Amino acid sequence: MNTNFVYKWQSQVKKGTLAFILLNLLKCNEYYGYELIGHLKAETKIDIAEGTLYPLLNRLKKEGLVHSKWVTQSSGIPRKYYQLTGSGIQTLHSMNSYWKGLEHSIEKITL
Amino acid sequence: MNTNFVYKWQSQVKKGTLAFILLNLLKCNEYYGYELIGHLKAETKIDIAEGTLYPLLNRLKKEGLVHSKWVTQSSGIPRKYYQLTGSGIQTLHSMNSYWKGLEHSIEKITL
DNA sequence: CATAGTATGTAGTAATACGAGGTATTGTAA
DNA sequence: TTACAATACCTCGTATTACTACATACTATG
Repeated sequence: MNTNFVYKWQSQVKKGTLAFILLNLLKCNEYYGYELIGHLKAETKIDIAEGTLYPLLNRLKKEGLVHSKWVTQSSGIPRKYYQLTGSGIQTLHSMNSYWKGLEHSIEKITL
Repeated sequence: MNTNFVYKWQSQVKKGTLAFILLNLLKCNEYYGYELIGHLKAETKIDIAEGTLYPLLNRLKKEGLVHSKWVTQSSGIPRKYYQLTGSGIQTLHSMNSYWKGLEHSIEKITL
């Protein structure tokens, strides 16, 4: 069994699924970046570094899927909260439908 | 809705899932490259270019997950058939278990 | 005053899908 | 005969993206 291949493969699987998961998380609530890392680990056991998350959030923002707002606190560093835009919601619907199809196809094959 | 983002996203999703799907297909039968493209489209509606498939098959071979054999025909170009190795089967088991977990996590979130 | 935790971000590297192109054989329609 | 599509293999350059390591700044604790 090629353990190193599996390790690299899991990293490749994240390309695509990470954005998909983040958008789905932001569908229900708004989160700030650092909070998302903990949430992601709790919900999916996927551990990502800050250097992975922040560029991803900026891409999603640049693509108009999310928008952000700074929220200052009485104490501590200001937080940048992200939430889905209208375009983000519609785009997510399209992604969800593609994912369902893929999931179904893979289920057929893996049996 | 950001159609271009969805298009690029689908390409990213393939990074990882493609190798996973191919290995699962080869679990049951042996196939040659060109045949796999048609099979993939029929089973999963995923359309991949030859420039994607052949390098991928070579990677899987280099990693020891598959091995290949040339089969000459009475007429036509020889075909290179691929099949899983022992290491490939065990590696695929590990990948299947990771995928199940991911699928389950995403299912929770997308509800 | 040093360290850990919170919170943001950037730069460089490795991995991979894709498009465009190349080679060769075979069957078919103009 | 000639042209073309289909079969069947392949390579190269580009764009995208996760990861590691680093940088910055505020707060609380020992």
